[in-house]
Amino acid sequence: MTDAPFPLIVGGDRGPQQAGARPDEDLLAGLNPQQREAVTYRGQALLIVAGAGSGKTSVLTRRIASLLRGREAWPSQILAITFTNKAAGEMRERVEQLVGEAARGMWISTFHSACVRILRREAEQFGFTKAFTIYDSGDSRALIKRLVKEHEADAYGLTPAATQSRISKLKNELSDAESYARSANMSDPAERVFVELFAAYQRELQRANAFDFDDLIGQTVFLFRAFPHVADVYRRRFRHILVDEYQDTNHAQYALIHELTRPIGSDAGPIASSGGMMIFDADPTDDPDKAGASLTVVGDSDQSIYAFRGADIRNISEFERDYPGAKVVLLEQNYRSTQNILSAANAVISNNFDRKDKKLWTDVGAGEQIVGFTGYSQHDEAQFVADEVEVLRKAGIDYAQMAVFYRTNSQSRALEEIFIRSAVPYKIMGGTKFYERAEIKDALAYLVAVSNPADEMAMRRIINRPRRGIGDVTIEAISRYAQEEQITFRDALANSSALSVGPKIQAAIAHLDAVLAEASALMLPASGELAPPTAVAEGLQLLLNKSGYYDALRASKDAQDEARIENLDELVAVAREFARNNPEGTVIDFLAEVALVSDADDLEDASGSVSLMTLHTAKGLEYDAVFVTGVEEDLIPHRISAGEPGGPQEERRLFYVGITRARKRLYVSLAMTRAQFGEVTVAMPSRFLQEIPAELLTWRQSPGDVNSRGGTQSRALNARRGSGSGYGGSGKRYGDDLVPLAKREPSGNLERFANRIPAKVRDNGDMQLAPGDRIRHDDFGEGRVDAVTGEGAKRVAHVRFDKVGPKKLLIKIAPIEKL
DNA sequence: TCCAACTCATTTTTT
DNA sequence: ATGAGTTGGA
Repeated sequence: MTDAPFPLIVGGDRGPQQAGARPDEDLLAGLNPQQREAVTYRGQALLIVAGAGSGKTSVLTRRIASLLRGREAWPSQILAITFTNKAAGEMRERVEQLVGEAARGMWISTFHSACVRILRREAEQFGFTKAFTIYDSGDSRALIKRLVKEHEADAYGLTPAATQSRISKLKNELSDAESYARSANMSDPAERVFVELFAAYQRELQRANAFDFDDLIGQTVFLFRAFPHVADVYRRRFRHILVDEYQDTNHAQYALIHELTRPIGSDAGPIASSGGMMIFDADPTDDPDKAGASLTVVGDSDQSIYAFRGADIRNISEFERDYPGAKVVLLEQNYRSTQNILSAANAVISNNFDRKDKKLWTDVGAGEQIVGFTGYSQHDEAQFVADEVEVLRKAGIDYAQMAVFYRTNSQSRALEEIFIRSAVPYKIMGGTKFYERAEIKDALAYLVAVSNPADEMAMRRIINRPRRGIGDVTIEAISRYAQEEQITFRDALANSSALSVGPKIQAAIAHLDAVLAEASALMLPASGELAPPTAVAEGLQLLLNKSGYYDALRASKDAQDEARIENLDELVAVAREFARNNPEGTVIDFLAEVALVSDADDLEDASGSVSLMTLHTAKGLEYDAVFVTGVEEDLIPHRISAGEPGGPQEERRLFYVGITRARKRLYVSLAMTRAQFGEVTVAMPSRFLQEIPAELLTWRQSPGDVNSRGGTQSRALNARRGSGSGYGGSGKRYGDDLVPLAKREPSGNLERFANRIPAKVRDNGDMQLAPGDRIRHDDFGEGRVDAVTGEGAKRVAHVRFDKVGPKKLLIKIAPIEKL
């Protein structure tokens, strides 16, 4: 298409091929017959129904490699779509391993990234510029919030959150305000206001030269439909389209794929052929040169967990209807988990009635029992997880091979607290996003202000950050002036003297204008000239310095502001890193990457730590040992799901996804009480627990144990006593460093136990410990320091306690004293 | 315009 | 419990 011509030779630098042998023989090595079929089948449409752990990534990457090696496709003719950037990165890496350099020209990306690339090229076709901004959900919420206020829509029960989610749902169905209005009941004033909001929101986006996440897909579809000749460019280019996690595509994504796989020229009208002559084609499907791209989709309806955001399971269940003559390949053999884990997963998922029966199986044997545990509180539960992690570690499983899953992000807090205390290295995947921090958003808004001056939201965000004495009154004055003069908010700043504001504020505005202009000159050189790779990082620093942003933070006495400076430094480092990876990347590219890449995506970082994440984030990953925590009613299934059609079933699939991530060991745990909104509520075991066949599950401490024997006593008094009833009969499983809890919490009661984690963490300051020192620990008694590792606040003492054996303690906060 | 004290809602999942 | 948002006084 518009970029470099296709290379003439594919993978020219790969080793010589053996004559006679299938060029892809090595690609088929070790595959079962179904997998082979999935790699080698050639046709218009292929659906690979891939159960969890059935080697689908392997199949997909080999299929791509085989297309390339057989010279059936140039790399640039391949478009592979994944759901996350992480998955895209992994796939690229694995294809690279198979075909080397040839992997370069391929598009392996998420739906959103692919659409950004297309929109960048075509934005001018329909009233946007190349420099468009991408609004993440926070940005669009902020915009909607302003509009809700302006339209006084809360009077009609239209909160920003509700409005945002409705608009998003509609966009995923490819509706716009107009088409929605046609079907809506417009005699309802609330509906009228909503339509008005929707239209206003869209107008504002256009005016700001911005797309929200949903628009990236939806507007690309719109573009293809409105400009068939543009669509044809991409149809001609992408001859092989592969889509992973097809069960999680929504209607807009489905439509996008559909548009891309249509026959070339199928929208009629004149089309410029590659030879430059005009072609009118009535029925292009007969012409093999015009055939639509071949489509491969991979999915598993049992792992559909995004219906809540518009994923339509029918996209996969009706694939054969959509693509007549499609080939379907089933992959049921599982190469990941033990049979016990798979049997549990099969049993659970079989409770979903409207599914095609599918049973995962393996030939690696039964494996370990699944372990269950019931804690008194979420902290108790977390302690169990932390202890067990250490046991597994001693048994030779690397931290990086263990993961803890939970339903909601808020559950991570208790786990974190205990992990810190127990000195278990962990990494939270996803969670509170780096890029959602206020200071990061501010910094990015500065960059947006430079790269996309039409984006008034960004301007409004930074205009008084740091404080310049510019409040609502002044902002409105600027806005009015801009409107009168028919210029952008950004350009209005250049004429601060024309605004009727005080001299001090005038000066502040003029200064901001000058800083933005300077950064602009640095990052966006005028005439086609390329900015140096360092421009983004330098421009960012310039903005932060000269705007006074850094100074304001440094002058502050708020301790948090110190951390903010560090975060900004890290953002600058990210910009440098970006320049290294994308020497020609502009500030616009940088912003797009930042908007689309969540920090859950930097996968390699998890080395050496236990991974903590939500069940949703866990999809597509696998670990030797998996802890599914908080398996309680109202959590999984989540209470909100009860009201939604298909909700409980989706929750079950989510649980299923969690279970099937485990290779060797699976733990399910819950707590009897859980603190929520600062209140302690009693939790009930999840219905899904009963769906796991009893013979597969060993309770270390069952919900019954906790209820009938627990009373007001804590686990400390009656559990882990080794031979106690209902307790698997062995304290040994906890390893030699098992802490006899009776000693640890002599006067423990439930209240104390539940709140064992003090609100304020104690601080030993910089207590110096050296090997040989003797210490006393509040819970563990006396012991001797073997070694000290780590630095600063993270120094860890390895202590051999007289009574309870070796333990690792975080020196800064452990309840210890030097003797 | 800024800041402190106060109220209130938040907790489903993500590009 | 916590954070965001609002209100009223300086």
